[in-house]
Amino acid sequence: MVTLSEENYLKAIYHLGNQGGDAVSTNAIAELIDTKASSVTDMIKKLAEKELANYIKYQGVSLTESGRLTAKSVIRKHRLWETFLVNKLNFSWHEVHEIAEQLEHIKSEKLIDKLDDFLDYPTHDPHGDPIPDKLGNYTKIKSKSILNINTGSQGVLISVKDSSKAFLKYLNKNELALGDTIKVIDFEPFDDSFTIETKSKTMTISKNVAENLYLSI
Amino acid sequence: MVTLSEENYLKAIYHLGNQGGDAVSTNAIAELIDTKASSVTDMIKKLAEKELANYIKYQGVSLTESGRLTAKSVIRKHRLWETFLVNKLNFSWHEVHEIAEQLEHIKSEKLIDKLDDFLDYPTHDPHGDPIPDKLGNYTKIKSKSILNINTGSQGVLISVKDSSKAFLKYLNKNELALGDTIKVIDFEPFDDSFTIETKSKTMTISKNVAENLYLSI
DNA sequence: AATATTTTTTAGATAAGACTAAAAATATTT
DNA sequence: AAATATTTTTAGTCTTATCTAAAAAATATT
Repeated sequence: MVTLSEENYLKAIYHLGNQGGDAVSTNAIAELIDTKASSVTDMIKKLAEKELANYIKYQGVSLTESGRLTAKSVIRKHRLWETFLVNKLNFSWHEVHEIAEQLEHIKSEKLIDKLDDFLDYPTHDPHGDPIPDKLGNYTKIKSKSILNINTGSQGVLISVKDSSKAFLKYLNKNELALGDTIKVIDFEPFDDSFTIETKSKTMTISKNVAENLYLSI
Repeated sequence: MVTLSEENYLKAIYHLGNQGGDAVSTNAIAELIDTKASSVTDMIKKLAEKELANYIKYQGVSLTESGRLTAKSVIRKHRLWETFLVNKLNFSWHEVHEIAEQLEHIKSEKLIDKLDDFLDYPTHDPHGDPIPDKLGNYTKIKSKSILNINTGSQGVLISVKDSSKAFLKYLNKNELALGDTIKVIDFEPFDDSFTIETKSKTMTISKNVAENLYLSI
């Protein structure tokens, strides 16, 4: 039995460690989940005890195969619930994260299977992130941040890296949504801003925004 | 902020104490939620501290208005989620209780409002129990246990008192469902059994079953 | 009314998960 | 390479919710 807290740590290690494979530092985990490093050390020991993580003192943690599967299962639940909230309950994409953080810990295999079916087996959540299947497999659509796209090229906005409320609200305000076709018109070296063109308008975005928008390639 | 555990105690007191109004004994709570009496005493003190319950040593607990509202809000969530699981995810009514026990503690007012809307403002859950509205109000359909219905009378099965898996499975096996019209044909004093008639068949039920079936009157 | 039984409370302990402060190990500077 | 700074771990404390065992109060029985 994996506790709620353990699930959150597994998720953090997975996200920080390049799918859980690379070793992650204690401090990085502490910062991500907003706790103290000493609490992280305690929990890491417990995860290692349960063979969910590999841990060598002073050298960071990585996930075992079992830990990785558990992490992916939690992420699967999180993304399915977000999809439910947006597609069925008409939440806006910036409102769903906190609620999904709670729902992802509900324990029932059958519930998730049925939810998956109810939603018609979605492959991506409302932020464009891939939803792992029952076995933990998923396919990431090939994409590049606008930061790394040549002027003159275009693509479909398929995901956003930053899923914070502030950023999603910015996108809503500026009528940018997943699925939009975006063309990169110009790059201004002075302030690293980009000019982009959508069906409806042309606008300038900061470097900060550009690096968080991923276009299909 | 009310914790998950506190919510469970409030629910227990509400159910045991005639809508939370009557004083409830420590032992009764302990038995219902499967803990020790000493744990109950501890928690009751905390609830009284938070002005969710009225407590006088050795004389049981009752809920304050605030405690009662919180209890009803948890019950509302529980029953809405059960309705969701059965009506939207196609769960059978005997499978949903444990899952709803978890879902009822998810904290988001907006989520419940939207769920309520998505389900078309149901007034009763899959077991026939009334769903309180946002303000805690609900209307109980007038009903009587088959135990107290005269031979020859009939009514619609509107709720079941026992919601245990075993009992619900028994009803499934015998094709008895909410909404069925049932006529009480005969009572056998020797073993307190009843003969009942539905559209499709005539059958005999034990006293134990009869007291758990409620017909509209 | 006195005794026995049951119920409830108190006192003290435990486990999970977090914290602070100090010690130990590793990294970075000079 | 020594000194300094940063990161990580340890040791000890706190809170929440539980438990056991014993004491106190209420109820039941003779």
